Amino acid sequence: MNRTEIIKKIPGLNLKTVADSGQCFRMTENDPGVFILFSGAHALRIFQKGNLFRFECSEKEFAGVWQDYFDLHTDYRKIVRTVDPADAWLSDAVKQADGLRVLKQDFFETLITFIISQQNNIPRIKRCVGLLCERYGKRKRRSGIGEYSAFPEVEVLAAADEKDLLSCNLGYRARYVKEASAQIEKGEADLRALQKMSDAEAKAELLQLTGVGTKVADCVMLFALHRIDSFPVDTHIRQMLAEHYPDGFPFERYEGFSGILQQFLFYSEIHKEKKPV
DNA sequence: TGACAGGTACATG
DNA sequence: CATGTACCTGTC
Repeated sequence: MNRTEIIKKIPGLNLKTVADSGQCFRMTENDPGVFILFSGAHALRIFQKGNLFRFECSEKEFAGVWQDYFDLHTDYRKIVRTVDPADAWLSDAVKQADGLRVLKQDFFETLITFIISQQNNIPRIKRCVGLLCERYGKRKRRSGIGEYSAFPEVEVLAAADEKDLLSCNLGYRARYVKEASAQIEKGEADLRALQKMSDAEAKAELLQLTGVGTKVADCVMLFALHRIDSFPVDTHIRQMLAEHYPDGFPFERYEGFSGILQQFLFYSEIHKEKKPV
């Protein structure tokens, strides 16, 4: 169980901002600057001090999993520079959410967690997802982290008893979780197939799944398929757009990556109280 | 107490 | 296609 440690200097990554961004539900700061996160069956402990990161994993795992997960190939500073300086609202959001990235998360986990997210708040979503993993996920162990539960397999959730699922406090979403899992198991919205589709085709495919509407589909598109032109509109974003972009958000200016700006805007919305108006 | 939380399914005009 | 309502659960 010898794990190498990877030391990297990464400008433009702030793990705390990522952890508090609401796009992932299994990433926590255990001690100051020390983060533990899970994605699918993977687990990782990372240390951050300024621009310096220590990933507790092998070179192979870093290259095979986490480099993509954190989207380290994309230069976010370049995206930030495209922001219209005259757009004070967006400029401020981008400044406030400095170090935020759009993760490339596990497809099935993203689908299920965002089905759970509907009409729900972040602390409760995290609790539900945690319960789901404990109840249905494989037990695993990793040095530095200890025992943990992987995200449940498709077949397990598809076969789960709906009453059992309810014990994870899913409420009416339990049925959605089970049915969507069963659909995935049958080969609907197959990941490999989705990856070959256009944005519109992939989204249409996702919308076939029970419990998946426009908003959840856009989240899966953005956070799992990395279709960064997907711009999920939830109640926060809707209100923000109405208030600050009464004539419409300038999607044309940010075509091809507007979803990344959505994340900055969303972050600034859910951390509003700390933000000067 | 009732509205609301990162919506969606389902039923109507 | 636009609008309306019920829905688990927890919190303020």
